[in-house]
Amino acid sequence: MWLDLVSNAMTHESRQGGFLQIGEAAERTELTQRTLRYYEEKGLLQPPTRMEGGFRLYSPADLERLERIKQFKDLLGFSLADIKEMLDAEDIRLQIRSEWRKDAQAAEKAAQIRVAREQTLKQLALIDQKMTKMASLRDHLAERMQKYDQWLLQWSETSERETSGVE
Amino acid sequence: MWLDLVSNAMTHESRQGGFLQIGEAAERTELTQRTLRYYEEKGLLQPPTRMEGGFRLYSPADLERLERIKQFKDLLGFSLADIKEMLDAEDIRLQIRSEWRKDAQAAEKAAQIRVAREQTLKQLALIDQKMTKMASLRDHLAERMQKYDQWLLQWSETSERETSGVE
DNA sequence: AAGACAGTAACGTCGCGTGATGGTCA
DNA sequence: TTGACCATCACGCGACGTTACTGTCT
Repeated sequence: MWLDLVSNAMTHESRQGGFLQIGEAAERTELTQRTLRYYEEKGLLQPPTRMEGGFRLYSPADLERLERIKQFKDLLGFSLADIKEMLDAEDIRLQIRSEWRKDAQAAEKAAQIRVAREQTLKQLALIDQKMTKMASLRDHLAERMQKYDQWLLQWSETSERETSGVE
Repeated sequence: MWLDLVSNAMTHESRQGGFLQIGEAAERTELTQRTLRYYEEKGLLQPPTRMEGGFRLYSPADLERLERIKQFKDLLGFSLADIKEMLDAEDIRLQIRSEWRKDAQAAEKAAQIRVAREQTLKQLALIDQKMTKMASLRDHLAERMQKYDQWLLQWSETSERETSGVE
C-alpha cells in the first residue's frame, strides 16, 4: 500500500522555494495530512503560511521539524507533549543563535544553553538505555533462531533415515 | 471445574505454585490491573484460572508472557494486534515441543517451525533496523552536545576577557 | 468545466486511566 | 464486621484514522 514509491525525482515543488502543500509534505515525511494538521493544532508546528485560498504551505524548516518529531516519537516512544517541550527548548537555542551578540545578556543565554545541554544529555542516556535493552532482546531472538535451525537440522537427518529417499 | 484446583486446599493459594492475584501480578510485571484485564479481553493472555469468588490467579507462565509483551511493546512499539500474532505463533512452538514425537506428523510440525523461524527472522531484521536508526540519532545528539560545549567554552573565554575578574 | 487536491467538522479506534458500585477474603 | 483486595461496567483521553461534505487550484 504505502510501499508505492514515486519514481518522479523532480516533483513540482509548489512554486516557491521549496514550499509544499500538505499533500506533498505528508508524502515526504511519511505522515498523513491529518497528522500534520493535528500537530499544528497541538502546537508542535507553528501554523504554516497559507495560499490565498487557504491551502497550507510547508517550508523546508517545517519538514525538518517534522522529521525530528517522527524520530523522537517512533524511535523513543515519546508523547507529543514531551516532544513539544523538547522542541520548544530547541527553539530557544535557535533564538539564541540569531540574537547572539545583539543582546547584552549573553550570560542568560549561556544559562539557557546549559539547559538545552542537560536536555540533550538526558536524551542520550535514554537512547543508550533503550539500545542496550534492544541488544539483549536481539541476542535472545538470535539464540532462538539457532535452536530452530538445530531442530530443523536434526529432523531433516532423522526423516532422511526413516523415509530414505522418498519425497 | 478448573476452579477447584487451587481453591479448597490451603489459605495461601496465591503463593502456592507461584500463582498470584491480579494485584501482585501487576506489581511484578510493572503493569496495571486494568492492563492485565485488557490484555485478557484482547486475547493476548488466555483467561487465567479463578478462585471461587472470581478472583484471577496468574501462573508463572502468564507472568513470563506479560514480560515478553512488555518488551515488544515498549522497546519496539508494536501494536497489541501485532504482538498477539507473534505470541500465537510462539504458542504453536510450545505445542510442538510438548507433542513432539507423540504424533506421526513430524513433517507438518517442522513446517510450523519454519514459520516460527521466519517470524523470528523478521523480528530480528526489525530490531536491527531500529537499532541503526537509533544509533544515527545518537550520533546526531552527540554532535550537538559538542557544539553546546564549544559555545559554552567560547563564551566563558570572551566573558572572562570582557569582565576581567568581575563577578 | 473537471478532476485532483485542500478545507473543516465530527465521529471511530486503540490502549489503556479513572472512577463508581458492589462482591470476596483474612 | 472491617478493611484490603477484587469484579464488572462505563466514561475519558491521547493520537490519530476515517468518512462526509464543501471549497480551491490548474
